[in-house]
This record gives sequence, structure tokens and C-alpha cells, in this order.
Amino acid sequence: MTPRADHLTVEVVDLIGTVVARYHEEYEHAASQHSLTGAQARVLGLLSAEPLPMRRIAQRLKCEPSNITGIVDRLESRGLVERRPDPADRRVKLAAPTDEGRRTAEALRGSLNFAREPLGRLTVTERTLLKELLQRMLGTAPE
Amino acid sequence: MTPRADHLTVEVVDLIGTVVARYHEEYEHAASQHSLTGAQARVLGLLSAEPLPMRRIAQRLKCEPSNITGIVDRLESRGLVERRPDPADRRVKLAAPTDEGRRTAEALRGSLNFAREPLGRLTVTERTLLKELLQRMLGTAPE
DNA sequence: CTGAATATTTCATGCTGTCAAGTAATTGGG
DNA sequence: CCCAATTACTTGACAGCATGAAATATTCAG
Repeated sequence: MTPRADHLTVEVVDLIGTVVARYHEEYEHAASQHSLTGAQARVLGLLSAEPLPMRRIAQRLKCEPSNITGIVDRLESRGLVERRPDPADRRVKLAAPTDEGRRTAEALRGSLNFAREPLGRLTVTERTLLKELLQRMLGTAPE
Repeated sequence: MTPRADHLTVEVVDLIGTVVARYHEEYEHAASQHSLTGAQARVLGLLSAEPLPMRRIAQRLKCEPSNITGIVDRLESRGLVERRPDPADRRVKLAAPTDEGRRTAEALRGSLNFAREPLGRLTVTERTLLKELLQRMLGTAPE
């Protein structure tokens, strides 16, 4: 049942590997345009949607909370993020973007041209098809 | 012409982001099963296909050659890789896997189950379709 | 109220990555 | 032929990411 190492599957995995490499490359490049590292850009992007406790950030990024301390430190020292107390729990610190942080996050989204360049080669029908295939692959399809 | 930020494209980019995250996670996990880091596993995988000069490895991984020195140092200190002189050019050192390195690389490929798990949800027809879409997207399609 | 659990930070450590400088070997123009 | 430029690799210094263990402050449960 499970495709072991048949030729087709190997080809697809290879292609996905290429997509992964290309995506990373562009993400890092977009981040460095704004003097940010990839990790910093990811955290800033997360926070621009919604302020989060340090712990939650770590869960989203699947890393240790102690790691987030440093990343938020660097973002904070650039004035892109600030730590706010959580009124509901004094142990918790909420990381929230500043106005400049929000602007940077917005600019970051704009300069991530992975969306435009490779996907621009596909028609709307093809993009729809690709979406459905990826959803099924990831098990996020609505059945 | 280019899809700017339409809903469909954003969805597809999001899905690709999820694929990228999942792929990385599984790759790192497979590597750590063998006490290797992701970078070490990537280099070992490259070399298991064919011994390469340090410079070529750096080009493939898109990083500085001085970085490769350290990674190959660590692989060499574990007996997975050895440096050999290039008979044609005495400046060049070829990094080649040892027997154990080849065995580790083989085991690594086997334990990378990204191929089996998510792709297993797709039929052969769907995998073929996905392959073609990715090829077109990456501009590697045969036309 | 006390002890366990939780949220964050700090510290030590290792790996990845960059850059600049240094060594060794090759190559090409005069 | 020879010397200057180039190329391949290494080294050292430094920043960032990531982990794990220990410390602090706070909450929570019994």
C-alpha cells in the first residue's frame, strides 16, 4: 500500500526537496533585506497576527522556550517588538509588535516573492489542483 | 498577469509553507536518529552519491566553503567521511564517505519517511499530477 | 499554607553560518 | 621561464540558533 521507493515517489520527493530549498532561500533573502534572520522574521510574522506569550511562540516554532528569549531580545533591542505583562497571569510575558514591527512584518510579506515567481507559472486551474493535492497530502483536506 | 495576493495563491503558499515545515522536521528527526545534524546528513547524502571537492559541496549547499571545513571535520572525526587528495590538482581535497558513512547514508534514506507518510495518501494518478505541477512550478518541466 | 507545576530567564555548550586573513598550488601573460 | 593573479582550502573571530539544566517568580491544588 505505502509507496516504498518506487520511481515516481522518489521523483516527487526530490521535487519537494527542491521546493523546500527554494522556499528557504527566498525566505532568508527576504528576511535579510530587512536585516533580520529567518527565525526573527518568523517570530515577527507570528506576532504581527496576534501578540503571544513566549511559551506559545516556542510551541509554534517547535523549539525550547529559552531559545525564544534570545530571539525576542534581539527583536526588542531593534524596537520591533515589546514585552508586555499579561494582566491575567503575572508569570506570563506577552510579546507584541511595535508599530515599526508591524510595518516591517508587512513589508516582509510583500517582499516574499515566492508567491509571485514560481506560482505565477501556473494557471488558476492548476493552482486549484495543486492546492487540493497538497491538502490531501497533508491530511488537511475537508475529508 | 502575476498573481499578487489573491486568496487562492495565499492558500497555496501557506500549504507550501506547511510542507516545508513538515519536511524539515522529518529530515532533522531522521538525522538525529543517527546522531547527525541536518547539515551533516545533507553533506553525507551528497557524498554517498559521489565524492566531491569541498568547494563543490559549498556550491551545492549554497554556503561559504569555510563552513564546509567544519562540517566535514565533524563527519571525519566520526569516521563517516575521509579527505582524499585529488590526483589532478593538489589544492583540492575530495571528501568521500567511508564504508560506515555509506551505511549511515543508506540507513538515513530509509528512515526518512516523508516519502511514505504524506505521499502515501495520494494515488498513483495524483502523485503523477503533483509531479507535473511541481515541475511546471519549478520551471523544470520538459518544455 | 505548602508543595507541585508553570512561565520565563540565565548560563554553558555545540553547530551553523559569515567574513577576513593566511597558506599552498595552479595558471597565464610577458 | 617567471611572477602575479587566481583558486582551493583552512583558520580564527564573531553572531545567531538550538538544547538542556538550574534559578526565580508566580500560580494552583490539596
